[in-house]
Amino acid sequence: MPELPEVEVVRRGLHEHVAGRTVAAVEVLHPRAIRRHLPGAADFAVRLTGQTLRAARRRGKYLWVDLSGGDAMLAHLGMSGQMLVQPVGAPDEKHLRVRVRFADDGPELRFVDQRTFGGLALAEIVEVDGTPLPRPVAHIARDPMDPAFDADAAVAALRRRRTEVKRALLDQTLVSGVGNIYADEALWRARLHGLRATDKLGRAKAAELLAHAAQVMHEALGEGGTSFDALYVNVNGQSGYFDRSLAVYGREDEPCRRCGTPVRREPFMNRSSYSCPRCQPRPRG
DNA sequence: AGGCAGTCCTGGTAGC
DNA sequence: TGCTACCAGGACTGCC
Repeated sequence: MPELPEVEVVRRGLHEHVAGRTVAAVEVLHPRAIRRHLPGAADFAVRLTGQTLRAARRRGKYLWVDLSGGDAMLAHLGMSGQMLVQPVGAPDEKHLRVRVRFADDGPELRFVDQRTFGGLALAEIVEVDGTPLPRPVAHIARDPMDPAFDADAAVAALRRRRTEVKRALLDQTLVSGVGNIYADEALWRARLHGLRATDKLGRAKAAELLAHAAQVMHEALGEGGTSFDALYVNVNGQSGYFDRSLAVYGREDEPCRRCGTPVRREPFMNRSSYSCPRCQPRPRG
């Protein structure tokens, strides 16, 4: 499941392989993949054609490519989305949703997505807090890797919430980029149970938690950034090149790496949370 | 207005 | 073997 580090790997790959190239043709093979582009698939294709792609950018789990015309091509990978750069004529992937061909007849850009939670759209750029953002991203908070990320402000925002700490970590309007995997990893490092109340969390503990979230994502990026083929811009939840370093996520009944207690799995928001019963005691009540 | 349940989607797997 | 049920989960929608 692509979270911030995986999306950053894709951003770097896009920047390297498509920046500076001009779009010659766009083919939308599945309408759901451009459902966030309200004017529809035909409009998406027409407006993207002829544009030159500029810098690839990211905030949290959203990424986009600036267009010569001033707008941006926005992408969210959802759960299973991939951006592939493939030679023209390479066989279509089973879940190929959008194909972008370039005027230089070089490798084409493909958006492939099995579960179609992700998608592409064209969006207007607006300025938020001094930073240009595609309009659909305007409400997304800065992520911990943003040079302008304000840790003190994020801690304050987190503690203002009246909810459970894991819910808050996953709230992209507080801090962006953290998904279920890195939330569980950060909570384990901070020795906090995800059901702890945010408004009863001390300032120092909240700051520690956010620092752990930033650190675990940074480490994952260090692993993922070196493991993808230069000609194959790819992030794939199933490939799991970050799995080796996970302490709790997906490790039910396996020993906690700190104390050896079997890791537990608990239902959480129609999915799962993983934690150590000893290091992360469940709050009372 | 903030919090939160419900919804979208498909491949893999467990269970019968 | 072949069916059904369930699980993965990010982010938006709409309700309270």
